Amino acid sequence: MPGKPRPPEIAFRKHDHRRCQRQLLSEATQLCAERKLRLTARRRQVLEALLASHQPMGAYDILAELNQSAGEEHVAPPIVYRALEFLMSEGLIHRIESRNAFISCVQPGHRCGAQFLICRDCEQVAELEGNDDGLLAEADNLGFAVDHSVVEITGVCAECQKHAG
Amino acid sequence: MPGKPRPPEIAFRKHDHRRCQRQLLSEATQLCAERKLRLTARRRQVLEALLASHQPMGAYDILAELNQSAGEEHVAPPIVYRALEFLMSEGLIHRIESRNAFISCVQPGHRCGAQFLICRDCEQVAELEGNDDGLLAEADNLGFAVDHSVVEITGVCAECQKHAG
DNA sequence: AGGCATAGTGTTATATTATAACGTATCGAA
DNA sequence: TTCGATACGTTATAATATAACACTATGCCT
Repeated sequence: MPGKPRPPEIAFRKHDHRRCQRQLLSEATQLCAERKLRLTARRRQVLEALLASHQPMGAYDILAELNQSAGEEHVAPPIVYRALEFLMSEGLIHRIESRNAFISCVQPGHRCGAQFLICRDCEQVAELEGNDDGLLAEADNLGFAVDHSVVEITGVCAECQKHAG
Repeated sequence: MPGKPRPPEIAFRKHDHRRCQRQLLSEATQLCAERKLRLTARRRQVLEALLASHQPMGAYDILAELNQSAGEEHVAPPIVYRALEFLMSEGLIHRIESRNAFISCVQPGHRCGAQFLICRDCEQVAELEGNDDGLLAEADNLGFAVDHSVVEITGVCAECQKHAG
């Protein structure tokens, strides 16, 4: 149903974040169990870093967090990138291409692409639910077999427009 | 008119490329004149590099081309990035975020975002005309003031599906 | 024309993001 | 318990992008 309005997810909405975080982590755990995949300590660490905010984080931000909480141990980039790759392949996180950043997914497990509204004032990112049906249908009409879609809309969110006057 | 089908542009179509190239360059020249902007030698060089193919090129690919054709002179990255920035701000080229690459625009001057179909087999990129109206309307409904939209759909084009199947 | 402000260019250095390559450890199945 | 596959750790380096500052060309005003 292409025309049906969908609610923006999470970031531009108030919610019980602690609870939300636990919820998503447990969904991820369950999903990996179902798929017979290993949500190892490393992968969980990286996912948790992303869940802690609903905001996008650069790979090196995540790296820094791991190294913070890690005491002596030194974590190097490939470790983070590998975990990110796994989490993306399972639809637990997304990459925000226009920011070179990563963000936890609000509908874990749907491996299809997502759509994002990115506020350039407050830097918050909202993930919209569902697909961009119109466009996907169009690609289909052209005989193009869609793999993955990236939709990132930058602008100013309602809240920041108010504050800006 | 959201539902109206639009033709894919250029890359997946046969066309007289030499002519197309001249045409786009002349449109760019005219557009800069109208806007009282300077399409300097450097900027033109970079635009020409992108027009020479309708394919995406990395900034360093362009840099390499300039250095090829430049004889002794050594061109450094900032020169290319500055020209790219100018060309993007005037809607003469686009950035393909998911590839860290740049591509000439087929509708020069429209500073709104474009949509791309990217074939992962043949690496060709087709720019669709018009806007992704449905999605932009949706953002608007949410009170989000859109600046710029990035739409990049990866998959396999009709041609490559034939050859593979 | 001369002088000035601005925009554009050139150059060096460096930041940021991402991956290659290779060895070691761990896990789960036979 | 051994084997194959998957994940991890480490070092080095590739690829992409920008900061900072000096110099040059251009357009504009008088």
